[in-house]
Amino acid sequence: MEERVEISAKESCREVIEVTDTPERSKNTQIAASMAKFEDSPVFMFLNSLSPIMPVKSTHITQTINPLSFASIPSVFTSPHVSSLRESRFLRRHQLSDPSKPEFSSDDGTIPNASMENADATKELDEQKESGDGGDLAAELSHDDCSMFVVDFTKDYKCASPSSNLRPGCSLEAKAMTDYGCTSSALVPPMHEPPQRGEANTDRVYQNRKAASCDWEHMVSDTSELLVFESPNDRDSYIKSVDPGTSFYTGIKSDMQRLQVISAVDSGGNEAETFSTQPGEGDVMDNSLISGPSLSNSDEKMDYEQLGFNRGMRRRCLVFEMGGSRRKHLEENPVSDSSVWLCSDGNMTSSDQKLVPLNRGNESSRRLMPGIGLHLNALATTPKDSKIGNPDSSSSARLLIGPSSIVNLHPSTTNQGLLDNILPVATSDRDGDGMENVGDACPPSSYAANEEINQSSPKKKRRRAEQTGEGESCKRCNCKRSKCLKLYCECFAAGVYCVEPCACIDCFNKPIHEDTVLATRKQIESRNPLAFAPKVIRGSDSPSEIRDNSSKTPASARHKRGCNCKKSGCLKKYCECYQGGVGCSINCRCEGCKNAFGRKDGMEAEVEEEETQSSEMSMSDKGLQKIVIENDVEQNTEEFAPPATPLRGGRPSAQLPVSSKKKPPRSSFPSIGSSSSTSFLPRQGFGKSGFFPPPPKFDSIREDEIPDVLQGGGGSPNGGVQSASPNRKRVSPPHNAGGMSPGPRSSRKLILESIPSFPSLTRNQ
DNA sequence: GAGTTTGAAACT
DNA sequence: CAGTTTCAAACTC
Repeated sequence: MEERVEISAKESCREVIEVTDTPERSKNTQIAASMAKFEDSPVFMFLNSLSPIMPVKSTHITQTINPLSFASIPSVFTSPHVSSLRESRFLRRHQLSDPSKPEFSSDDGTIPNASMENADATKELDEQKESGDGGDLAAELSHDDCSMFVVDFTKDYKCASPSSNLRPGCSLEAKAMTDYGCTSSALVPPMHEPPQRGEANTDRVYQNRKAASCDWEHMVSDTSELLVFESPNDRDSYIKSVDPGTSFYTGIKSDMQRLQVISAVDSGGNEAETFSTQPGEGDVMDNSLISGPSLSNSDEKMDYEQLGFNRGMRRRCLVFEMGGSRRKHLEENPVSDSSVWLCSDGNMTSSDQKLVPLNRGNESSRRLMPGIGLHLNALATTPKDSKIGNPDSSSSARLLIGPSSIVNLHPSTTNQGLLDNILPVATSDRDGDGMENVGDACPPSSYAANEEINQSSPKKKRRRAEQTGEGESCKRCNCKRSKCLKLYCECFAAGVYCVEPCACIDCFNKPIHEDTVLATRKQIESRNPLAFAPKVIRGSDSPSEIRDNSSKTPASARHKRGCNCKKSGCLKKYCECYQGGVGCSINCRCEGCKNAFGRKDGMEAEVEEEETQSSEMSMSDKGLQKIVIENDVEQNTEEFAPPATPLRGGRPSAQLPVSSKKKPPRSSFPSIGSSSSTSFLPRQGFGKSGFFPPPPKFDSIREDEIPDVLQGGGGSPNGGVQSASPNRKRVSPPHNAGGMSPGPRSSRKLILESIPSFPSLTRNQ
């Protein structure tokens, strides 16, 4: 036994040493030879003394990792970031970016080849980075209860050329943040930890951390594939196991500082995000990450295309933390930052821009910004156009972290389905409206968005948007008296800042008023924790989850609170149920309900099929919410077109039986379906009658996916506290946690344990 | 595009 | 907690 161990150790040693130049390590003869040499060497002895090395399986780990096998994933997300996230819930709007214009690129403009395709390579890179950056990050993680490292497979790292920007003097941490945080976010440092480094850019570093933390979620999402390293040893072994031929391991050690990170976010062939620090630039994050435009070059463009943009994959993120940090930064440095925001079209926008752009798939930059905190509602609007069927939509995914927050997921590649299912997010809507955003939301660089301008012709803009079909994807409000700080405001309600296309007057729902917005939001949430929660919940098929009549039908999706329609017969968009594309339920107090999606009395047309998807969400007692992202292949497929809107993406509800083609006369329907292909067409019911309800406007989320908190009142009479009347606030405490029965599902689930979105519910962290 | 209707949100 | 007011979207003309 002992001998065996020794041999293993030797083997390990050999691997470490040879890793660089001899990928082939399987040969016994070589082993024997090398062993003989090393056995007596001091180095060997030293290595041998290092107990943890467990070479035995190391070599194959990489290849064999099965995402599914990580049952313990949840533990990974201990929600180190909770606090920060909490604040960041309010999202900045994303903007679409033109896929053709890469926002981020490496300095040299090169992009890893086939980055998307090669998940393994990505892994290796990640690993290497981790190992290289090592210490600090690991330590930090441990401190934060992040005991595990998560590797985002979707991301590719690229070894920077000598020209890489990282300054040698930069601390590893800073580098790590830069590298990981923004792009690939393999490691997430504690967000709450204030900058301690003496470096001039500590702030930025800190911000980067935030960003990184956000990415943390990204990582999760990305994949369906996660690697969790419990200990450094594991990582090491993993590294060793990685293809030795790559020589990364050694390369990293030797040239760690040169690493330039390129994250091919969508490793699966999805768009890749690449971003790198700019040469010689100390502040990597703000400038390089956010201002993608400067980075772009022809090469990049090509790369992006190669990476999968062509496929239409795109990702969108809400800029949250970054937004906040950025905002601060802007405030501090209005001038310098002014041009930072990128429009989807690649134009720079003034700092004042309401939205933080960066939605387009190509926009890796968004990734930089943590998507957490995006309110589901934000996604709600559906894009209209959505280039349906556009693969793009799939590329980005968002995780719901809490009732109100969402984590952006990077599509990982292979699991587009997951992404699609999970969060079709804004992507598609962006597409649709993305175009719009590009124009509207992202004014030319010279243009500074301002209210005055916005106010100029609110309706006009809106109409235009609607007519163009772009509109819904992006929330646009027309508030005149609420200052966009009340739920009356769609933007605010959706958790996004107002943008240029908004026609609001005296708007405070802008990044520059972030504090006010957050405060107001908190206030509202204090009143009604579910105020910002998705209004529509898609019922689960699981028998155990059927709670009321409405849920029994295929159209199990339902409005959380129910409507109170008196005159519209629930046949107009005045009705939130109808608007949300769901049938009325017992929760509704409507009169003369004729909801095409399903009447309160149970006459509802059966519209949806939700069987395939599954997702669960559980909350911890302390309010931590675990989000389960389910990667459901089926959804990805035709049946479920990715939700057009960002929110939608998040919400599978997109599955509403609406066909994009059958949109109501008013394009205003947000369209989930629009973005998607006809796949949304109902299989039953409407199809017969020829009536297709409009796509849901509201964000919907699968019931499973919803935090228990939200579900509490939800459509289940049985379940938690339910408000008797629509007017009642549903504040029911989480119940049933863990009670959800997943039911048979083919999909893979990721459970993200994250920050509680509702302050009131949040206790720890 | 102006005006009306509607029902959610907010307020009392 | 019911009733009322406010609000902005949805809708109509």
